[in-house]
Amino acid sequence: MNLFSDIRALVIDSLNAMVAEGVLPAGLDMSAVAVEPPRDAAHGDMATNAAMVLAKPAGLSPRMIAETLATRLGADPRVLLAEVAGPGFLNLRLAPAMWQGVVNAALMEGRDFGRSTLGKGVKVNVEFVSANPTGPMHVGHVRGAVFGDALASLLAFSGHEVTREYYINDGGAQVDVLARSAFERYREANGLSPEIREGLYPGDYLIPVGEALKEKYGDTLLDKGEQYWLADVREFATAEMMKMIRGDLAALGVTMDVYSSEKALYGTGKIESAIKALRDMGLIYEGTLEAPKGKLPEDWEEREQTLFRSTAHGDDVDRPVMKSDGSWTYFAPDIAYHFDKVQRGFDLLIDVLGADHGGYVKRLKAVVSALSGGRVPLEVKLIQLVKLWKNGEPFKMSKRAGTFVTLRDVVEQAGAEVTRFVMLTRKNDAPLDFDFDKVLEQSKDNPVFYVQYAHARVCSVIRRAAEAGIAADDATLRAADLAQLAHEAELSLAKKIAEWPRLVEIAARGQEPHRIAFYLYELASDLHALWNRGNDDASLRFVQEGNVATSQSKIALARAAGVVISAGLAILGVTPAEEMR
RNA sequence: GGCCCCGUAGCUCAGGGGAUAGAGCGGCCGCCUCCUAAGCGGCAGGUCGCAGGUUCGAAUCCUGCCGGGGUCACCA
Repeated sequence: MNLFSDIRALVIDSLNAMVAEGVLPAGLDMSAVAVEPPRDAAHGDMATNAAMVLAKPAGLSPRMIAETLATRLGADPRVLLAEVAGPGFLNLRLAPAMWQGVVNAALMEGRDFGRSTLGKGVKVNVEFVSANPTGPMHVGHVRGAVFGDALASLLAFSGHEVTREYYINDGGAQVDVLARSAFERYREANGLSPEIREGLYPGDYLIPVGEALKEKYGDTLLDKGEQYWLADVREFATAEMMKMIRGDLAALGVTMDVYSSEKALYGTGKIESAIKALRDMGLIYEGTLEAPKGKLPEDWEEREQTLFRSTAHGDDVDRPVMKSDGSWTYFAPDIAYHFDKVQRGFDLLIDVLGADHGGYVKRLKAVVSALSGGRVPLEVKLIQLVKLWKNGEPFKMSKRAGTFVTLRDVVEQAGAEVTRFVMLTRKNDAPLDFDFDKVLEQSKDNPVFYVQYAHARVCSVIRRAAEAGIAADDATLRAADLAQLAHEAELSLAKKIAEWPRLVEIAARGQEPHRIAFYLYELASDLHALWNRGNDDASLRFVQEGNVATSQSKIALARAAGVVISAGLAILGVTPAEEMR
């Protein structure tokens, strides 16, 4: 149930009736007609811009349209009052029964309240994390992982068919480095001293890999040349790293549906056929690129390369797909990978990338545009950096100094759920401060705590009711008589609850899971406010000793708020708290 | 130099065509014989970076500047 879309439908019906009556001309475009909560509650419950939007195309004064519309809307039993205001706004005040209905709907639909069919029939692929399989995940990956996962949940909640996907970069030189690093640990496991040369991965996490290699190969590789063992060790170590990464993701509460391998694109003709598809469109050619303006790379030299004409699809310059030695650039398998995603029938591709990949966006969009014939949009969500704080100071990370923070460190110190919520309290393209002290603080400075506290209070009310002998299970609350839920303070909370389905749609359309977090904070704030009103005015307490029916209507309201908090937290991947400790 | 992102209260940030621009923190003043004060209410604080343009209406869209960050061909 979405009260805003219901009322918008009523407005559109009324406008159509006015067209039928000849008050408005036929053929008006009504797509810009909106029904929204006004900024100022004094203006009513909902406002529509219909008169102002239609005035010009209809050739009528906004005032005249608004007044005729107001008369019509005012006749509907759902509308208490419709009045024209300002330049032609139409402010609506709805009957209390509408808000009571929202409370009941939240209880009836439970965690499905707010679920929509917005994305019905739309297959979406969300590719995120895609960390190189060369070591454990670090903080830099965490935000992208949390964002991608929450976005996927949000889209699923709005009716999309969602696939969560991880692209394993196991095809480049970095996995050779991994193999060599693991080999040194293998030598170490065999009692030799490892030579972790400059450029190899020094991390301890490869020690067990070295031991596992010894387990598998004994000492048989020790005297062999690299060409003998590299491929096997690479495959073994990569698999071990992916095991570790899956474990890291699981610790964060993230589960992928599909893992795709870059390496699997090589030697299978996939890259060649993707490039051929582009070549057939005349988008591949041999040529030289102009030197970039401004600071030149020191070793710049003009050379002929195989290029993708990405400028034909909105890019600034064409991009090389093949190195001068004839091997593919990183871009080539990426072309094949995105081609593969298009061929798997997705209607929308989303890539979640670090902000440092900003320069890569246009060429990816160009590829997808070309290879899907413009059918499949690619959205790239760039994730800005996370700045860590500890003891009031920025926490510097350095791989060399060994002070880089792993995902496990963060999860162990802050907890997976707190981490998830805090990472989602900022939009993806804004930098985020993550303060280890703050996120664990139990106060309203800490949004996770604040929202959890609100939910715990709802649970507390229900426990209290039980102690007072008042039935307050969901089945009872669904049948509660909500007619007495009429106080302005109570309806105000119900109105916030009514916004939830609309908010979910807006968040899903904009692919902005942070809106969920902000909404939950506001909802929690409204609940805390009502709770405190109970301090001054005993009649506003949820539990009214000795008055079962009244208590149940008030508890139903609280429970409805709790249900929405649960639903919202579920999208963010956070479990609601039953009580605070 | 090109491209991308950002610029809103002292600080950290929401809002991204609609009415008098919001929240938290910080500052000041209040609220517990009462469901968790881990909370709530109020006050103070703004030329929404600047200048044009589009529009009935611009913090929001467009253009150009200014400031900050990112990124820029045989790395992935």
